[in-house]
Amino acid sequence: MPYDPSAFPPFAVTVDLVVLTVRRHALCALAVRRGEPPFQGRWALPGGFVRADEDLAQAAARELAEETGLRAHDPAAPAQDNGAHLEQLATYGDPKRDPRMRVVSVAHLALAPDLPAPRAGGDASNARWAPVDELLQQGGYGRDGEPVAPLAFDHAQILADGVERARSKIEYSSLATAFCPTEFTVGELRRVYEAVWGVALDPRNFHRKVTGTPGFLVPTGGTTTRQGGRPAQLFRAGGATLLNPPMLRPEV
Amino acid sequence: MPYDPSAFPPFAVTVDLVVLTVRRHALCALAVRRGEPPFQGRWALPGGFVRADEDLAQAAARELAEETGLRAHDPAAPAQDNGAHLEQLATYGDPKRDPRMRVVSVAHLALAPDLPAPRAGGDASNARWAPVDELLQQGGYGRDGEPVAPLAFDHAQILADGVERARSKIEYSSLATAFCPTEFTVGELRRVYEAVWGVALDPRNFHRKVTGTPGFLVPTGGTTTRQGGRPAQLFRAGGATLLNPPMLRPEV
DNA sequence: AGTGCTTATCGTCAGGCAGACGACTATGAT
DNA sequence: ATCATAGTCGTCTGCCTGACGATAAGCACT
Repeated sequence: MPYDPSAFPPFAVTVDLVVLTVRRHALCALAVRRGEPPFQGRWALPGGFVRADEDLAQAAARELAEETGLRAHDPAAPAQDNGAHLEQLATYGDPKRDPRMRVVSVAHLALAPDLPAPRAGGDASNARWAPVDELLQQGGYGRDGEPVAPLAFDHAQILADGVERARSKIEYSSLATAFCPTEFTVGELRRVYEAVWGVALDPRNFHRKVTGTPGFLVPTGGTTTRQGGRPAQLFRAGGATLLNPPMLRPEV
Repeated sequence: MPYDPSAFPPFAVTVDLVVLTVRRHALCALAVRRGEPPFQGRWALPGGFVRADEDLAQAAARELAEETGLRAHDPAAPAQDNGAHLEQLATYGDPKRDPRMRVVSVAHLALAPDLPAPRAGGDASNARWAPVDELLQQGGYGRDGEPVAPLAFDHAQILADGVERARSKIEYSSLATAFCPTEFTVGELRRVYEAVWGVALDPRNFHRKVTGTPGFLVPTGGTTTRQGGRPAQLFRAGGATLLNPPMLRPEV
């Protein structure tokens, strides 16, 4: 059949971001409050339209920078540049997911170290880091006792998918270091795993495992006592991206 | 800012399919010959526009049925219904990936047992199963000595991503059974792993591993000699989807 | 200075699993 | 009958993990 521009329906394409970080021993996601209908006043994932001349990854990186100020870590870049990890997550295109029109959203997953307070267009009250447990619980009450409204659109599903991706990916990759500052201790890395998985890990076995995996951690020579207790060695992320054998998430 | 329908550029949204199967000990993908420009006469992945009222998964299932006659396996369905496995792979949206217009393609991955010859609109010469090695080699020569033109658009990248997804996913899931008929032997399943990974596996250790993993295989009671040699027990895929501990892909 | 608390780090031991590989079994082909 | 082919069961060894004891080195008290 010949090419016919009227043969396909027009879509709007957006990128939505699941930006995760670890704060106060809890896995948190960036949420923004919607200023207009639909879902006005509800919390949602940050995102926006893909521009006419933009690649999907570029659009996601632009949105990430606008919301958090983070540069995206170029996946091809070999060295640690302290940018956030950014990868495509999945695409959501239910015809009814946006009541206004047909929107296909390409969700991306970003992992970032603990950041200062977020800013969404300079208005702090419209953006916050919220524990993912709180964002995902349906019809419950938050820690402040206020009722929790579910996220706008299908963003609860997107967030759940992003969290699951992060939980599984730190098993077999060095991605957990994306939650840490440039230099970090073994204990800090362990607390990342504990927060993301929601479990307690044995400090001794964890130490043996991560220091024994070639290319995972590179000692910087320095030490720190910022966690209290005995001074701990500082490490930087090594070049390895795949962990073989993987970290094992405890059963049940 | 208020809602402005003119604030976003229109996109065309397509689904492209990476349909994999194992034929004659080789991992093969379904390719169709393009009948019109651009890339007229070149091989490409099957795919098409998403319709106005269709979900992405529905569109992918429809395209799969049109090209192969296969029903998609509902991911929520508990029992084996002999449908093909279908899952979303990734989304490709480079502004220049289609010279005609701005197209975002949501690629899907389908895994199917060995099928009779494909049919694309009834014309067999326009669709074929080709070994993925052949489709992915650049500027070489196929097994018949003819020069191999690379796949149309960015389909080589999409195919490579799909193959990599399949290779890694059969490690930690029971997905390799999707390449097998309803009833199959341990040796047939092993040949699937060998074809997808391109390695030789020890039959004895493989047998111990798959029969020892709870929920992976369910014996049907029957036996077959269709592979020659001693009769082999027939199995059906068990309910387990995640293998823990995983199958290990041999190093190097 | 000493005591106690905290975190980091090293070591030991037993159990489980994977790779290497020997041995035996049950068919069809010659 | 003999051979070739594939399937199935065992054994052994080394590695990794989970459980957990023991020691080290800071800080905050008194």
